[in-house]
Amino acid sequence: MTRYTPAEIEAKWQAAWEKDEVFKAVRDTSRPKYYVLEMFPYPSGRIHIGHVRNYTMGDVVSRYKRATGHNVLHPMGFDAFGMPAENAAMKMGGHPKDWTYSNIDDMVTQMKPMGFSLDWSRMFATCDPEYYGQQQALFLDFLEAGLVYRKNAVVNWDPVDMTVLANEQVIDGKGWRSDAEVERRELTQWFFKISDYSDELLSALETMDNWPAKVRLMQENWIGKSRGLQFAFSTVAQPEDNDKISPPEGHDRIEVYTTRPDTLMGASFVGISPDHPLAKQLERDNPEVAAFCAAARKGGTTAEAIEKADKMGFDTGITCRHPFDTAWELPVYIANFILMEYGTGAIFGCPAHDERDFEFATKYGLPITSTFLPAEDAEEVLSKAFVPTKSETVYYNRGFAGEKLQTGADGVDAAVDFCEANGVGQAVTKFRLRDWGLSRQRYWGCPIPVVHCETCGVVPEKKENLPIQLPYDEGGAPIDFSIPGNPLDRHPTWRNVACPSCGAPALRETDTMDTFVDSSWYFARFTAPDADTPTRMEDADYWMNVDQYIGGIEHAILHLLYSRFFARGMQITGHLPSKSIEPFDALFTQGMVTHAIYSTQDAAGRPVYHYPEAVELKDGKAFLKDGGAECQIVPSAKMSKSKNNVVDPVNIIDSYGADTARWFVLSDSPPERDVEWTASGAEATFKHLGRVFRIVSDIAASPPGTTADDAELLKEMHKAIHDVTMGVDSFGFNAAIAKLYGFTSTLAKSKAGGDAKREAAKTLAQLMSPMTPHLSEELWTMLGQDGLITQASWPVADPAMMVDDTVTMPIQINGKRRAEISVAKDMPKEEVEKLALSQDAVIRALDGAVPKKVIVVPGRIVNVVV
RNA sequence: GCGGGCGUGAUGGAAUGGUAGACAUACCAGACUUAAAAUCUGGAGGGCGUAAGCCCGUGUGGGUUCGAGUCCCACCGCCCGCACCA
Repeated sequence: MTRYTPAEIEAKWQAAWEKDEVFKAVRDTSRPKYYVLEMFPYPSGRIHIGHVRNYTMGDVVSRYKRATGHNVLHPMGFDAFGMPAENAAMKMGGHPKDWTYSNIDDMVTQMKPMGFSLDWSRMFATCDPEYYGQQQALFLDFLEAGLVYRKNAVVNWDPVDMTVLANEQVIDGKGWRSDAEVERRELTQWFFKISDYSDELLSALETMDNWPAKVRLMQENWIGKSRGLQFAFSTVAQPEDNDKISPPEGHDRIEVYTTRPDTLMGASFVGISPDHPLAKQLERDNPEVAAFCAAARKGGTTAEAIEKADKMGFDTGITCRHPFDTAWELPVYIANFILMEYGTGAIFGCPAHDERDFEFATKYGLPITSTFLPAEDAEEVLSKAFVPTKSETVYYNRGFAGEKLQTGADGVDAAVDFCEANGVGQAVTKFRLRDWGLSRQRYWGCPIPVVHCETCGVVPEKKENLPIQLPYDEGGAPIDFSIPGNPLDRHPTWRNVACPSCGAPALRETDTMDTFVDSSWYFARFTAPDADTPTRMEDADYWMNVDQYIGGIEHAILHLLYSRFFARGMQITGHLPSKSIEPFDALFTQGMVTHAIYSTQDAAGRPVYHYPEAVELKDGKAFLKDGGAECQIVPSAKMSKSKNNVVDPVNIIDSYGADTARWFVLSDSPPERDVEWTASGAEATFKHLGRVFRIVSDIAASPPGTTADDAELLKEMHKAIHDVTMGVDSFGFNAAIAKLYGFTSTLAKSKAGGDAKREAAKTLAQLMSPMTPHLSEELWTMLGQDGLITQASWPVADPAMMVDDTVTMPIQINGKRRAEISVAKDMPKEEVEKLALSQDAVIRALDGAVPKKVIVVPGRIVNVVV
């Protein structure tokens, strides 16, 4: 008998698959297509065990669909632009391009031995000019269709690195790399008009039944639809001798938006953003205001930075009139907590019913008036804001003393209607979702294909000039990435071009695109990676949509929302068929692979982390192999280089082979949950695969024949087909694997004849093949089957073969199990009842009591009620 | 603060409202072996009992049901997302 040697087996079958190009996807309208895609990796240089789990899941689906007659597209590529490449160049010298492509080579080399059923011929990286050139073409089409525009926007600006930072890159108000205080700066940037699609992106979520509810909810919250009232306060022109200030010209109204018009009579001030046009006007006129606005703008725009910031206000001296009581004047404050980007950049402050306004009013001594109490109690001192539900009864205390406004279920709706009816503002729907700023002041990204001409303005590049390639050198010399700022900006020649419109000397745009643009349409490009347009319609029409998309929950909002927007844009610009308005039919978000952290403490009490190989496990405790000191164990932690708990798939393949790694990452936990990598688990998987190998090779060598046990084995086989198919079909991989363990034991112990055993072994190999394709091919050959198991049809369970003739039924008395009987499956209820009541244990437990009722659930249970 | 999810043996986890703990790890015992490894067989939620068996048991407390890990209500704990969003 030969031994299970994964290194030999895996290389052999991978070569066989490659030779026959079994995973090459070719358009074939005679077969149903199936497009399975895993979120493509960033080329960091190393494959992570988390990648292995992600791609294994996709591979199981891919192989299963192929076996059930589908024409499968299963591609792989690299999300290759982005800051890490530039950071590597800054730190270690070299060029982002060389770093990236060398990493891609390394990662492909690491991925290939996993035996994924990928069509490698379709591979691309987003930094390939062939890809980003098409992305530039898309950009131009989007521009023409009005889906992209330029505007001023407030951004996080790092004054040392001289670049815009994403919110995630701002830590404690400081640049993550430079440690410099981040400024809020207004810059002219390119934006995608995603907010135009807010309502549609929101309502379509309801139809996306095969997406996790959690992701749909997260997107719903992110889009953030709200209904409210928009209305204007009129500002008050003051007489000369007044200590109040008249509003500057052109500012006789302040528009505000509110979702709580039912609290309008509790207003005590009007607040405007430091970026509000009125604030800016005052800033120009008054240095005091300018100083305040500058201070208020300081600090990042991250949630964290905002949370820590104190409420700051500046009384402008301007007042405005309450719309329901023109004698009632409210002071106008500039306040740091009001965002210009949301609503109108101005609010009415209602301290009694808003925590934030309460804090502000307390600090600046503004009145706090409840609108939810009868007029005589309204001035009652509140210790904190009372935030009413949206259907509470509303009293309009001032001007409408004691009058109950609310009539229907929703006080807000009633208030909106009331205000509209009285000529105060109109109902407005607002969204939290803002337009997607795509400009980045970085080198390693897709150049934005426009030219700035002194006479023509912003001119789109001509399509025949695409791709606009990134320069590799800087006027013959290597680009110096250690200088802060964008190398494209200071490049001696790259910027200089002829205006595509008038031909005069002009300057190329030096901003590049956010890398999320790259990943917003790569799934469409995979349908025709060689096309000389972004997509080729006949291929897109055949392969789209992605039938199953698999990736991490961390992309629940940005990537998945941007892609949904892009699919719409690509449809409008004729690059995707109309059915692809939602590009991902089904989405699955998988959990992480975690690993225990082992640590001891040094003399100063700081933790010292140890590699798993340096630790010996005994009775659930961990001891250092060197010295024997006991370690602290943190189970199930996210893998992190600094904690020394990273598992390298390459090492696992070397020790156990790819099939072991594939089986293990699917086996222990449900795929949506985290799975903990354990050495003992990997070892056990390897042993199990070795056992399967032995069992099947024994069976292959056994003589033919039949025995009385054949039927029983075949029944178990059909049950296994049924259960494993169900599991694989519904992302129940762990359950499918549990069933396969059970079926393997059944097969090993069966006394069935050689023929039945061979049949069962063949089926076992097939059922395992999506998870352990190499081993399965070997078993297939061992059992004398022709061709590749990879190309064999999936076994079909015969329901007639799975039926048990007799069933074991527990008998309960008042819900407690007291006995069990074995009966024919189709025994009539009355007979089952009679038999149950005649059992010794039942008679004993009843102790002479007469049953009130006997419930018989055929094939399941008998419950006797006393 | 708002929104969502989850609590089951030592551990990861199974259970269309119908025998809770499948399967796996760790553990224990036995076989084989001079021995170890490998392999094979078996055990195992807790308590009482020689045993048959009985009692308890899915975070806590209630409820619905012949029957609840599963459905409903309240509470406790943990995890995730969002957040000066007007």
